[in-house]
Amino acid sequence: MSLRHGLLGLLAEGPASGYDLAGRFQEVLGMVWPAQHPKIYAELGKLADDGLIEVDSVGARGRKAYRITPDGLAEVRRWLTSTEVDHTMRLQALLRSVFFWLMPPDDLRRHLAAEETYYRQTADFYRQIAAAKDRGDYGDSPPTQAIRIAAEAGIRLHQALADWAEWAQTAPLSSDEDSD
Amino acid sequence: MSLRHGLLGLLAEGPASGYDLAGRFQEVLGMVWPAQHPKIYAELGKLADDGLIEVDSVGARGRKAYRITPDGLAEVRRWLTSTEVDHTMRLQALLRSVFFWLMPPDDLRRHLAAEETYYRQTADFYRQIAAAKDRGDYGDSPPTQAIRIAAEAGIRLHQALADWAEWAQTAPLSSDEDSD
DNA sequence: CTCGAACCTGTCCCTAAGGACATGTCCATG
DNA sequence: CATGGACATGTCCTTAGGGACAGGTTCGAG
Repeated sequence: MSLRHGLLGLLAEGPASGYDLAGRFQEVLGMVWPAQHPKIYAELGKLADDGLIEVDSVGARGRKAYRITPDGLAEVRRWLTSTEVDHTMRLQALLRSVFFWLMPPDDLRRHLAAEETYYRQTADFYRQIAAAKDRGDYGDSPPTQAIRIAAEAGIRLHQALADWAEWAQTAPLSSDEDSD
Repeated sequence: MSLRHGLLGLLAEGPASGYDLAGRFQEVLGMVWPAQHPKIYAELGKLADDGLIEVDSVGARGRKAYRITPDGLAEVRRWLTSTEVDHTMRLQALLRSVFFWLMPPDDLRRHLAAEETYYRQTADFYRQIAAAKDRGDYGDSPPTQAIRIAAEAGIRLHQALADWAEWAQTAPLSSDEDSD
């Protein structure tokens, strides 16, 4: 139930509406934990039922901001420190790589080159976030420092994948193109 | 629908039963694409309905082996070469890192040290697979070569995460422990 | 004043994933 | 011969995720 705790974690920074949280998931967490608004609104309702968050204010345009409760803060801390990390890595790119031998060599080279470009660009995107944080563009509050650490992971992960895609282009792989 | 294509890809290597495929997903694909047997049996049924696979043989203990059809082989190749790669990276460890500022510093250090150990061990696990393939323990058929490439990604990804966890232990991060 | 864009909240439905439960076979060991 | 473990297939049910649909508000530009 990571979405639940992701929501609690974001609300620990301060009150926010479902709309705000959907935006934050899009920009900050979009690449590591996608979440669409239908799921977010539903989960906010459940969190409120469980007393982990409560309505902070109702503003213009029906805007309903939630605030984390002491129970909610305790719950997100319990999750962070007392639960096992789920190390599942569901990467479609890696699943595909197991079947590279089914691709015509030219298609595979093109594919790997495109992947390399994508990963380098994404690594650069995270580098820009990291540079902005290091310049102090967003202050240096604890949440900002944590995002800097997350961005570092984004950089290293995508850099590793870019280097892998480059390496794979040189790796020997006889195709099985003729066998159908 | 990656499970569907993962199944087709594995069946492209030769006939296999649902039980075999569950084992392959466990050992080969378990870390990049977990799949339990209930999902596998259900999906095999649908693939057979769609004519992408067919029953190859029925053996002892009710064993039912499937064989990929020409349509199925064409479909997995179409998936590999003509569909967009889904680059979604749903990593709980990264989601958690955004909330590191909520953890007491001592807990965080312990957590990062444990994570580092886990990632180093997992990287070593992939290194052993890669070394075995390089020694030729499994021959050098195209599918084996592809798994070697996938293992390389496993090594690089987990090594990057281990280095990140090590780096994060030295990164400055003031906690927000007192604020509840 | 009107109209479109951004703001804001939700429901509905389908598929994917995963844990629990159920069933039966074959074989080796004691 | 009995019994446990690996082999083998499946159902059921709940939750998670994601696309489509639906509706209402505020504000700024023309």
